[in-house]
Amino acid sequence: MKKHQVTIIDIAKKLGISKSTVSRALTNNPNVSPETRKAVLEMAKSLDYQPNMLALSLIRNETRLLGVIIPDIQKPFFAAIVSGIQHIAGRMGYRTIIAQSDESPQIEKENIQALMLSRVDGFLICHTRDTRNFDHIKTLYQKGFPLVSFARICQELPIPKVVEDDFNGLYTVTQHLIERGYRRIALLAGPKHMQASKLRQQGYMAALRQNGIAYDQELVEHTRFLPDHVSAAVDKWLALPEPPNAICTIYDAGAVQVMQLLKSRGLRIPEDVAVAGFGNDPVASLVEPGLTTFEQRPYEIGLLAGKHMLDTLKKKFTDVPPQITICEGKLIVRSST
Amino acid sequence: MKKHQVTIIDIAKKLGISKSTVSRALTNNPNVSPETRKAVLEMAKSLDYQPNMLALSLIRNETRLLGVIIPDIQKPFFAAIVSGIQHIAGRMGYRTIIAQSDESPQIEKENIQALMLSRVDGFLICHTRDTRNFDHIKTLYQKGFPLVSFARICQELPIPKVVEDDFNGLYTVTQHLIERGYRRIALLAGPKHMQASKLRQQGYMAALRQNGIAYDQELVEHTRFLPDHVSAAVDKWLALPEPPNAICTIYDAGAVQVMQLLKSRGLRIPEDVAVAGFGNDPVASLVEPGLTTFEQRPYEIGLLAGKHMLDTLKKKFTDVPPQITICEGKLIVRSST
DNA sequence: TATCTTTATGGGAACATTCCCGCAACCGAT
DNA sequence: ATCGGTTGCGGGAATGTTCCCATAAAGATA
Repeated sequence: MKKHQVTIIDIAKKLGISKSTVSRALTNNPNVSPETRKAVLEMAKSLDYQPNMLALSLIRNETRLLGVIIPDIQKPFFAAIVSGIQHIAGRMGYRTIIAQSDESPQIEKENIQALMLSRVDGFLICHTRDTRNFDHIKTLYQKGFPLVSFARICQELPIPKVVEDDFNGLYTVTQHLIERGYRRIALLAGPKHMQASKLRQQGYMAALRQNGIAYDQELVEHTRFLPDHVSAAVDKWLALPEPPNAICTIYDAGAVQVMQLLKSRGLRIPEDVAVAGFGNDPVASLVEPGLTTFEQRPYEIGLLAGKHMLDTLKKKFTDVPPQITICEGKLIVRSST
Repeated sequence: MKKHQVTIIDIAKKLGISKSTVSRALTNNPNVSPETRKAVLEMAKSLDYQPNMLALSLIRNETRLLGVIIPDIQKPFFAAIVSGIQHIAGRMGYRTIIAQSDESPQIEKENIQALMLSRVDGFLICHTRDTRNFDHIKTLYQKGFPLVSFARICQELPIPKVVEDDFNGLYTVTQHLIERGYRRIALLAGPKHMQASKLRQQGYMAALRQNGIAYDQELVEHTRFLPDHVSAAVDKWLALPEPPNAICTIYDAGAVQVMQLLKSRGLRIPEDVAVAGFGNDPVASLVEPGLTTFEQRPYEIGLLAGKHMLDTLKKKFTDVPPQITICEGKLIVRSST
């Protein structure tokens, strides 16, 4: 049973003064006599007064709440990003409401709608793997909501974006495989329309080109990050007349699955086939052999995205053209290559 | 730049009617003529009216926001719980604000304070491993906030609690080890004051007792879930005149670390030492050999905790006898035993 | 026709807070 | 003694919404 919350009017009545004076005393307004202030503060303490932020939010039209839209909090990558966002936002007095889209563009849209009604002060958004229509984001933009796009970004709007080191990541991984002597390198990519997937593939292709290795379309397979797609790709590659002797993927979970598939067929890693991933997920160091991968630092991505949001809210960068921030990573060599 | 939000007064002015009528039309109040309702609805649509929930929250003294206090969203266990809470709460129109304590009792306290000011409708709380003083929770309870305690629970209050199958989990794991012929079984436990740790240890001891195996205090080590504590424990055990031939832990991450330590000393698992965990974390199936463990279903814990909270919120004035709900699990046998 | 009920609407209070404005009282200076 | 300025405080508006009450017109019953 929730009790009546103590208000400044209660304090005012008890002391026989007006609510204006109580408000002044509580907000450190100079126009209050020291004695009155002391009395108010003591009364507030003894009644256990808690200011009602709702009333304040209504007046200021500001909730100090941030909406964070992610596909799935159970993926370590997103959990780390959320953690970064929360830590930097919390320091500035902002709370975050997390909403999961479960990789459904429809739910993504509904969540944004709901958070808009909750009057969050801004949105930090990572789209589903299938989001192709950005009308709901454009609506937010037109309404003037501060927006930050991260990881799976919306390119169609001039808003701050924070992404992984996509191109460089797969360029470096591929370069590393080539240096280790692998020549027939397959790539497990993501959805074709996804910017991150495109860039990673471009990094892969750039490394091949630079080393005079012909691009073989048969060695590149696109997935929607689903297990079935991965095994289909591996099946296809191993059935080729000249199968790959190295497989790199644009996400670690895929690489881990590739390793399991290869092992179940009795192939040795890296002697028969080398495997490399992208992300340096916690699993990468736990599987055997350890997975060579490109480290991305999702916690830092969260920090950067949060920083952009706070800057926007402070109106620091109103006229600065919104830029794309790349969160740099580095190659982590383990025994899978 | 954020624009002026359209209000019911704007609609009223445009149509030359009162805000009361607009409100009625929008809330499906029967006392509005069909023509007026139609006009209001159309005007609302054309002006892109969004109701201001802040004003409503102020009146109803209800935000439809839930506060979730967890130690660390990056732990898969907590991420899954959060996911469960969000899914069930979202279905009932509740949003959740997640706050991480980073295992600091002080931050836990501050977060609760902050969420109280944000006027959340209730709290779902999992304490830090070091929380021993529950005064901040008692304050919430006295103020009448609906509370649910999960995983690392507060026993000092008559509130709904959801926990893992602690006793039974370690009882089953230990029983399994004994059946496989292991007799000298060590236990890596948690902080002594933690209820979950106590119960799991009791399960372990019950299984030993039932099989006529003497309890050896040297084989039980308490940790604060920190890597250093784990290696110290393993060091101590291996230095014993008669070292254990099986090690079970009350958390999977500890078991994985134990496995790594054993392997680095050239010991084979399970031939030299068997290892078992608790939790069935994602890592359990990825390490080699696969980790035998007791499955706990954190997503279900989240669902149950959320359900308790929603029930409490629905029957605002009737106290439901607070019960402790055990989320049952089952043994998962892999090759580590 | 007179009275009673229904229907559609408007006006205001309420929620908790801040902020602007006005009004005394007091002080120092002319 | 009067003037201008400060100080401390109260009253009210404003934020956006719902809900209660009043009021008018319309319809129903005697």
